[in-house]
Amino acid sequence: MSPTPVRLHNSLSRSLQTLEPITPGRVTIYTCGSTVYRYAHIGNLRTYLFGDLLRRTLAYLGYEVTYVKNVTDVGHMRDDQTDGGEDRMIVAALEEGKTPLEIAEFYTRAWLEDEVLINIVEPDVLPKATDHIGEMLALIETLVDKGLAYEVDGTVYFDVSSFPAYGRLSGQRVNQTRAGTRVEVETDKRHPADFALWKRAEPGRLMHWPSQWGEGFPGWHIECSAMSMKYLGDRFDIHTGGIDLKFPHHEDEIAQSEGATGHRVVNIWLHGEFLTLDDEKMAKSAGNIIRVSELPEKGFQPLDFRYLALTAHYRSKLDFTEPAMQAAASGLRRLRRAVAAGAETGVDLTAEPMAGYGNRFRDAIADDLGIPAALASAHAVAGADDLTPDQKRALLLDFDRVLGLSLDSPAEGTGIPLPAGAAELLERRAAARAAMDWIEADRLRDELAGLGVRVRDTPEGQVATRRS
RNA sequence: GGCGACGUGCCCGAGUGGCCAGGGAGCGGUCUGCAAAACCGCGUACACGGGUUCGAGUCCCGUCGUCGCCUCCA
Repeated sequence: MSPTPVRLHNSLSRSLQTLEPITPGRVTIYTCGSTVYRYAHIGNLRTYLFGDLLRRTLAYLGYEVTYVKNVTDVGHMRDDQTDGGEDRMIVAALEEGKTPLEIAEFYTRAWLEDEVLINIVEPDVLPKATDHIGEMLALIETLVDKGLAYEVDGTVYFDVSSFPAYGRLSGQRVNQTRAGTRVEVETDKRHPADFALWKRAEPGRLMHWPSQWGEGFPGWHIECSAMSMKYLGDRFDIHTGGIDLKFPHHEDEIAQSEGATGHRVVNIWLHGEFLTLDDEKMAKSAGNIIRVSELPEKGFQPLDFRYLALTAHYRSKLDFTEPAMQAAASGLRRLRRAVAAGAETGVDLTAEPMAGYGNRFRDAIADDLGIPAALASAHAVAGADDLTPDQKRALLLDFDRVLGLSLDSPAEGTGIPLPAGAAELLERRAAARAAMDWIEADRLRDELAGLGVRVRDTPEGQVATRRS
């Protein structure tokens, strides 16, 4: 069966277009990953969630997906400085004698652990920048040979004027931007918009590598050109990243890759919008970051956050608030209850009325990743009056291949042990209920509530769940 | 200064000219010892001002407001 056609919003053309894979039936995707010298926060994670939803959607629709997500582990620390607001933890680690690579490994692990908590499927390839210095140097050499880059005193710059298409992605015109408003202009450049492919390592620089231009380290953008083409070839289907990477990062990446190959490399560029907190971008510098691992202490499960992210389209900003998270947690619980109410049976999803619901879901995700609409279709299933509980379960678990909400896990209180003493109170309450001593039963329920345990009475008896 | 996005009901958020999100919260009801859950029902929107059209939340112009990028930010 051939894959379902998908429409996506290409940042390059600023319009929806139908995905036409370079190799029919196969899709190659590259996502700009995290910088691993600090913890990833839920704003960062929203973007990786978007990439996860993209690859899950394409796989669901019948494509064979190759997904590459890189790790930016080229650090720019020096052993004699802490300027520029370097993370205190970085400074402390350096003082302890840790190497930049060890620090990067620590934060890489933390990032990937957070991704696991929100059911992000690991990529097929997770390349690290520091493992690809050779590929970067080869690419830079090609650019120099082609006359698209020039070297000044150990630093190599890309010559923007040699690449007419520069600015096509971002709409920026080179002579209108405010280069050097904050950072002092590097006067070696021929043009302020020229950007570094390779930088000379000054004394004190901790990470540096030998090159034909002397000891140095790569510019930020070249790593993605080198790694994406190494693993996906010099023509691949989709490149994703956060909206903030559009300029200059992706603009520069296009200039490098297309300059070196002489042809288009990426067919579709996809950019995800920000997660905000009080309508402000979540960023370390703004001091408003939240990590996935901090959600439980706020009374939420990590997957509540995944649900929240699914309620907004990837090209829309999403504001993270307490009430929004409460709503997300409630919505997720509703879907899980619907799944739990059904049993595992051989439901034929291609038969009506299941196929109708399946088509609605499929149409939603195939239309520029309409996950919010797809989520609505999941709720339509949960509340449908023409489906049996078993059919609902089968449909929702099928949808969950894309949604990734672990809908088959217990509806609440997931694996959280009950506090000490709760078991005894529950036993006493069961006895009170058997004796129809309602006053004592209600008193014990209040007492349990004081311990953070909620009790529900069902035909099968009491069900205790942990929730504040 | 340049580039870009956005303003939808109590909240979050879909909306691709005519019909429609969805979730949460609230209110009323059914059911259950009570509560919870589930189910049924109810309400409140398209920032503002013009325009195009038989018809505008959706298209065009303007105003106001918010946010992002131009800083090795997702």
